[in-house]
Amino acid sequence: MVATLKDVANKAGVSTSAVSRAFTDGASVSSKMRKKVEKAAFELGYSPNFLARSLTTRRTKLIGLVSNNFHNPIFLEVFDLFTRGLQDRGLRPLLVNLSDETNPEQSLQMLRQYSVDGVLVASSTLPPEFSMAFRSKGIPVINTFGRYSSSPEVHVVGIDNVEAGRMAARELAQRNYKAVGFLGGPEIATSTQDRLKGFLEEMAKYPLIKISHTFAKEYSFQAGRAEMLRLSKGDVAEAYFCGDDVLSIGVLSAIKDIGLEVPKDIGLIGFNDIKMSSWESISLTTINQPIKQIINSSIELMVAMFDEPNRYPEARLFPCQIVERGTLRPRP
Amino acid sequence: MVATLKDVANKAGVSTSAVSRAFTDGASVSSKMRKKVEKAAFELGYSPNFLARSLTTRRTKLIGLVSNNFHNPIFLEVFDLFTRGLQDRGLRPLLVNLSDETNPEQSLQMLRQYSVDGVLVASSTLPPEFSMAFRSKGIPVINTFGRYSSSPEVHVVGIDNVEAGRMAARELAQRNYKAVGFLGGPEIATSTQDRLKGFLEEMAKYPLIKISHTFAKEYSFQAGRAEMLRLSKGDVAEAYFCGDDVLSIGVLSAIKDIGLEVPKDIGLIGFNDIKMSSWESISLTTINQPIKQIINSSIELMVAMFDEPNRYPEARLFPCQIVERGTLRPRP
DNA sequence: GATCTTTTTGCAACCGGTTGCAAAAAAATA
DNA sequence: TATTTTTTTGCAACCGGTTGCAAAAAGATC
Repeated sequence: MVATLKDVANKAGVSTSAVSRAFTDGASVSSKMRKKVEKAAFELGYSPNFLARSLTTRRTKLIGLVSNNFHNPIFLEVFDLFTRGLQDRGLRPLLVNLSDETNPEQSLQMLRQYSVDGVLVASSTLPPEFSMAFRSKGIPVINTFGRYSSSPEVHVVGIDNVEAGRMAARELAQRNYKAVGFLGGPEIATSTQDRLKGFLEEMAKYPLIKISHTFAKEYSFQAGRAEMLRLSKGDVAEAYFCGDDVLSIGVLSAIKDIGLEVPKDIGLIGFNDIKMSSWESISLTTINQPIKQIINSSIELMVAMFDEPNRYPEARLFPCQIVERGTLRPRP
Repeated sequence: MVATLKDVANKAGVSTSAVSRAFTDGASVSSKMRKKVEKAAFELGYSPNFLARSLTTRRTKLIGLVSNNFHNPIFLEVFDLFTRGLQDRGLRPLLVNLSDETNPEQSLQMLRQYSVDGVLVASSTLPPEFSMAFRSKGIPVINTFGRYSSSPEVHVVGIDNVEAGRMAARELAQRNYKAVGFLGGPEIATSTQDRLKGFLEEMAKYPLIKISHTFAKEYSFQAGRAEMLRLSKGDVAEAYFCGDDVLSIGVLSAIKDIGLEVPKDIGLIGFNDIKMSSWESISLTTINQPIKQIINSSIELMVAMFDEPNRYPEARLFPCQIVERGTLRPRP
C-alpha cells in the first residue's frame, strides 16, 4: 500500500542504503544521488517510517506528557505551551491522563513500551516516586511544577512555593491586615504544604497579626466557595491568601453572597494568574507563575538530557510576581 | 540495557517465537511454556516493544488527536474525556496542536510517519479538507464537533448546529423578546454559520421580532465584552443568543458595566454549558452540548473503523438541551 | 503398542528501516 | 598516466519483534 524504502530504491535503481542516506542529513551521499532518490521518493509519495527508524536509531522523538490535572484552566495553557514547544523541536507529545483510576505503574510500563525518549511530568501532586521510577529505568524525566527540595534525584522545573508563600505573607503584612488566613487547596499537594510553610514562616515575623489556615477539598470553584461559606460562620479574617485562582473565584462568590465587599471588608490574593483573573468582573489580585518560562525551560532541559542522560539533577526555579488588581486594599 | 525478546528466550531456553507467543493472547502456547516464559520475563523485567511489534502487526495503537482550540475551557474537558476514553481501550493519544503557525500538511505527514491507527480531529473550525486528507491516505479519521452536511466523505460526530440555532430562537421567541440578536464567534467557523442559519430560519416564523446579528473576533471573554460594548453604543436588542459561553461571560461583564441588569433589562443565552456557566456569580442560561456522548461515540466509531476501514461515512448527531439558569426572563 | 489427530514448538523469512565495513568511483597528487 | 587519497556506494547484518509452515510432541483411538 504505502511506499517503503525498498520501493524507492527499486524505482531509483539504487541500494536501500542509498535511499536511507538520502533521507538522513549529514550522511555521505553525493548530490546527484540525493536528487535521484528524492525524485523517486516524491513520485511514490514516500516518507520514512519513524517507528522502523527508531528501532535502530533508538530515538523515537516521542515524549510522554503526564498530567493528572485536567480540570484547572491553567492546564489548558500548560498543554498549549507544551505541545507547541515540543512540536517546534520535532518532538511529539504522547499524552497520559493520570486520573485517579489509572494506575501509575501501568503508565510507566506503557511509556516504556512505546520507547519514549523522555517524560515530562506536569503536576504538583504526583509523588516524586513516580518520576523517579522513570529515572531508575534510564528514561530522562523532568518534573514540571514539582517540589524541588524533596526529590533531589529528579530534575525539577517550577517555582519556589515556600518563597511564594512568604511573598503573599509579606504583601498582606505590608497592607496592614491584622488577621489573615491561608486558604489552600488539598493538603496532600506539596505545593500547598510549601506555600503554607512559607506563609507561616514569614508571618511569624509579625507577632501582632492573627493567623489561621484551612484547606479546600479540591481545586475548584465550588470547593473554594464552600470553604469560604463555612469560614463565614466563624471568625472571618481580614484577608486571605488563597492557593489557587479558581478557588479564589469561588471564594469571591461566597464573599459576595454573605454580603461583604472586596476589598473593602475583606482582602484576597490568589495564585496562578489564570486568564480569568484579569476579567473585569473578577479582577483578582494574584501571584503570577511564569509558566511560559517554566515550560520552555523544561523542554530545553529535556533536550539537553538526550545528549547527557546522566546529567546531575538540578532544580530550576523561576521567580513569581504579584499582579495587582482589585482584591487587596492599597498599601498605606 | 533493556531486556529483549531474545534475552528472555535465552534465559528460558526456548525459541523467540515461543516468547512472542507467550505475550500474545490467543496464540498457540501450552500453559507450561507460558509459565516458563513469564518467569524468565519477570526476572529480566521484560516487556515487549510496541513499536517493533507494530512493524509486523501494522497496528500501533497510536491515535492522532488533533485540535486547534487550546484556549476555550471546554477543551480541557474534551482532552480529559478523549485521553481517558482512549486509554480505557488501550489506545494512546498523540497530541497535535494545530495552531496558526503549524502547517496542516506537515501534521498530516508527521502522523503518517508515526503510523497512527487513526486520527481524531476535534475542531469545528478546521476545514473538511484537512480530515479528508487522512481519509484519502487510508487513515481512519473522525471529525468530532465537525459540520456534518458539508463533508459527507468523512465521519462526523457532534451536534446539529442549525437545529441548535433554531432551538435558541424558539426559546427567545417563547419568552416574548421582541428584538433579538445573534452574537456569534468568528464568522469563518462553520458552527457559527450553522447556528446563525438555524437562528434566522426559526426567527423568520416570527415576523414581529426584530433581528440582528454580529460576530466577535474570537472565542474569548475580551472579544465578547468588546463586541457588547460596541453594540451598546447603538440599538441594543432585548436578548442575545451568544455562540459560546466564554463569549457570553464577556458579554455579561459588558452589560454590567453599561449599567444594565440581566435578565431584567436584557436577556442572554449562551452555548456549550461550560463548568463556569453554573458558577453562582455567573449563572448563565445556556445550551448544553453532550460532549461526553460525543466523545465516547467518536472513539467507538474509530474503533469500529479498525475492522471496517471502508465503512460508509456517517454523521452521528446528538441533541442539545437548554439549561435554564438566570439570564433569561421566565416564560410567560 | 501402533496409528492417526491435534496441539505445541522452532526455523527462517519478514516488517521498514540503519550502519559498519570494504569495494568502487572520483578527485588529488606526483 | 600511474599512484595515492578521499568520497560515494552497496553488501549484509542488525534493530526487536511476528508469523506461515513443517517438524516434533502430546493426546486420542483402536
